[in-house]
This record gives sequence, structure tokens and C-alpha cells, in this order.
Amino acid sequence: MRGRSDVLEPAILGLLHESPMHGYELRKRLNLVLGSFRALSYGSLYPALKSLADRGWIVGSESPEGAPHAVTSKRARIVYQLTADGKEHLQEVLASSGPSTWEDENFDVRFAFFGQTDAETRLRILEGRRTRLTERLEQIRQSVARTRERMDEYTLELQRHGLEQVEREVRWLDGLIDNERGVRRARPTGTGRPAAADSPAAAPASADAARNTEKERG
Amino acid sequence: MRGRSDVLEPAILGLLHESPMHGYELRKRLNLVLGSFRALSYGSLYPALKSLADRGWIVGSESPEGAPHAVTSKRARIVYQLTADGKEHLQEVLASSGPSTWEDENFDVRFAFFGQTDAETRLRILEGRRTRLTERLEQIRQSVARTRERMDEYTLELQRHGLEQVEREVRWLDGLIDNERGVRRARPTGTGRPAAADSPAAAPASADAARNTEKERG
DNA sequence: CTCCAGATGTATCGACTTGATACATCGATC
DNA sequence: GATCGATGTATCAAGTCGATACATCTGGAG
Repeated sequence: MRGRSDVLEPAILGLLHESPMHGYELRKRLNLVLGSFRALSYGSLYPALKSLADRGWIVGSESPEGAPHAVTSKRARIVYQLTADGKEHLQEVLASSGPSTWEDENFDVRFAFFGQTDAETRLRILEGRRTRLTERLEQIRQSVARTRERMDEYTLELQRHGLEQVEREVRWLDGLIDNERGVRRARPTGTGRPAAADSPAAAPASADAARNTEKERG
Repeated sequence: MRGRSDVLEPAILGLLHESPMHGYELRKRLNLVLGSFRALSYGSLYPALKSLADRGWIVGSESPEGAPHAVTSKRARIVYQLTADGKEHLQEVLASSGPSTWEDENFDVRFAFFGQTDAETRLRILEGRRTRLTERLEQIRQSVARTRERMDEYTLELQRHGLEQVEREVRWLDGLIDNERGVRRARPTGTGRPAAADSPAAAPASADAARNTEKERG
């Protein structure tokens, strides 16, 4: 359970918070929302659901919504929803903003659910992430500088390209941070309105960006 | 062996082709060359080495290079090198340019070893990759268009960002393809000179780019 | 109307990877 | 002369993917 499921579980809880769902749909939505950077297979989804149910954060019911008539038939489907404990746990998770939330995949998930996170936490995560990437940048630069001689041109180009990716990502974060600050200044209470999209600075993606995104589309 | 080891094995063979090496160094170099998009752990390296040795493509010797004196001691280290069969196999692999070489991680590895690949194969891989990404782009666009309404702003921003990543990658490929064509035209025989780096179009990274890059920075 | 291809749906398996760790030797620095 | 970190080989538990099995529902072609 302590693999990278730190990614899976919050994502599942976050989606179920919006509305109850069954596995198949969960997978579709998950691959749509996180799809740009993360694939989800049944082999991890179903065990995760079981584990969440075991811990009492979600419950699975076999009867769908209001279908009063036919008793039998109805295709087998298990609709999951959050329990009170689950909601509580989700709130805790969403309020956290420690180092783990600055890591690649964790950050992506947290960002995807920023809509359910308060403004202060958002800002802390964005800034932590930015610091994290800046450190990485420095390490890449040193590493490249130290070995430039021995590299052939294609390897060099690959590294140069990777470096630029990260730089671009930092600039993207800068844009987002500016936005969050702007919102906070304009609306001191932090109404929850995100505001982003077409800011001038906005640009690259959270990191390895849209790789998959085609496993299941809708 | 049929997992994503399609990535590992060519990379190992490619590195060993440059010079014999032992596991530890192999890992360092691998994380340096592929480091921007791929981590390599011992848990996959050693089994892969064993498998390659079993198939007769590499051999591991316990005596390092010319150390004629002391018989015993000398820290345990196994230096691997390509066999004749291994070189042959590597040539086959490097000459291939089918659909699998257009996929994310496979492409990255192939690109990293473009220096050992002939100009024609390079071009085929680059163009195949480009087509691949263009298809993906179309799918993402449709997917986003179909669900724009239901998405909150942060999710939307994440998707927009992912989309832009891929678009940028296509432009990067365009630059590389132009370069390859230019080289071919200027030097019909394809001397092997890559030429790239500071072309005007060059920009983003092969895909999920420099994530890791810090696991070992020799 | 019938049949069947393809979407929906739950679930498992084998092969593979990661991250941590165990173990051991070498090289410095104090 | 000992302690700390880099070098070096190797394994393990936990978790993941991709494929697949199985079943039902739906929309059209014939």
C-alpha cells in the first residue's frame, strides 16, 4: 500500500467526493483527469478500491440509484461512495502540503484536485514544487557541465531538451503562483475562484506531461 | 523479459558497445544518459545483465583490465563486454525502426543512441514518432472538447498544459527532422554528423522529459 | 427479428520495476 | 586506526502494467 499508491488513493477519493461511481467509470475519469501523466490499470484500481473499503473510507453498494422496478438482472456493478470517515480523511489529505506533495506524480494529482483545496494550501504546494524543481535544475546543470565532453551530440541534445523542459515548467509555476497571489490580494478571503488559463506566463506542463492520454477516451 | 525491458536491453548493449563496464558504472552512465526520463534500479539491471549473458550477447569477466601482479584481493567486480553475437544483435536493433520505436520510452532510448544509428533509420524513427504524436494530439483535443464543460478550471489548465507539451514536442521533432534532411542533402552519404543543438525550432524534450535526473550524478 | 461486434463491467495473473536494504571493500581525512 | 562516504554486487517485499477471462448490454447490418 505504500508504493506510489500515494497517488492513486487521493485521486480515487477526490473523484468519489464529486459523485459516487463504479470501477469502470472511475478508471475512465481517472485516465481523463490524470491521463496526461498517469495511466491507471485495473490491476491497481481494484486492489486499491478493496483496500480503501477495508479501511472504511468508501463503501460499495450493488444497487444503483433509484431503480425501483426490476429486482433481478441489472448488470453487476458496484457503485462506490465516500463514508463519513472517508470524507474526513480526504479533507486531511487535501489540507496537507508537505514535501511529498512536491514530488512529480504527487504534485500532479494534487494539482488536479486544486479545486477542492483551499487557497493557502495551493500556494504552499505551488511554491514547494517550484523550489523542488529549481534544485533539480541545478543538479542537472552540474551533471551536464561535468560530462559535456564525453557526450555525443544526440545525447547532448536530449539533455539540453530535458533541461529546457524543466525550465519551462518553472515558468509555468511562476505564472500559476502569480495568479494565486493575485486572487488572494483581490479577494482576501479566498473565495475559491481559481483563475488561470490564459495568463501570459502560463505555458508548460507539470512535468512529463501528456504521454499516455489515449488509453480510454470517453 | 517482455515488460519494458525493450528499453533496458538496447540501452545496456549500446553502452557496452562504447566500452566494457561493470554493473555499478553501467547504472551510473545509464542514469546519466537516460536520466532525464528514466530511472534504472539494480533490481532491473542485474537480472537484465544475467539474461543478456544467458543469451550470449555479453560476457562477464572477473579480472579487470591489465593488473598483472596481485592474484587475490581486488574488489569483486564483474566487467561485462559485448560478444560477437551481441554486436550483431545490437546492429539489428539499431537498424530497426518499426512502430515500437515510436513509443515514448523506446523512442527516448533510440534517440539517445542515434549516434550509433545510420541517417536513414534516424529519419524514419523521427518521422514515425512525429506521426505518433500527431495522432495523440488529435485524441487529446477530442477528449478535451468532449468534456470541457464538466471540468473545473485547474483540471482544464492541466489538460491545456499537457496539450501544449505535446505540441511543443512535435515542433522539436520538426526541427530535428529538418536538420537530418539538411545533413542528408548537404552530405548525400550521411557521414554520421548529427547537427542539431541551436536550430531555431529546437525546443522541448522527448516527452515527459527531465523528471528524475538526480538519482546518481557521477 | 436476429445475430454479432463492440462498449460496458468486474476481476485476476504473470512478468516486471522500484526503493530499500544487506553485505563487503576501498580511500580519504583527522 | 577509525569512521564516513563512495564503490560494488545482490536480493526482497510491495506494487504496477498489460493482457486476458468472463459476462451483459446495445446498436445496427442483413
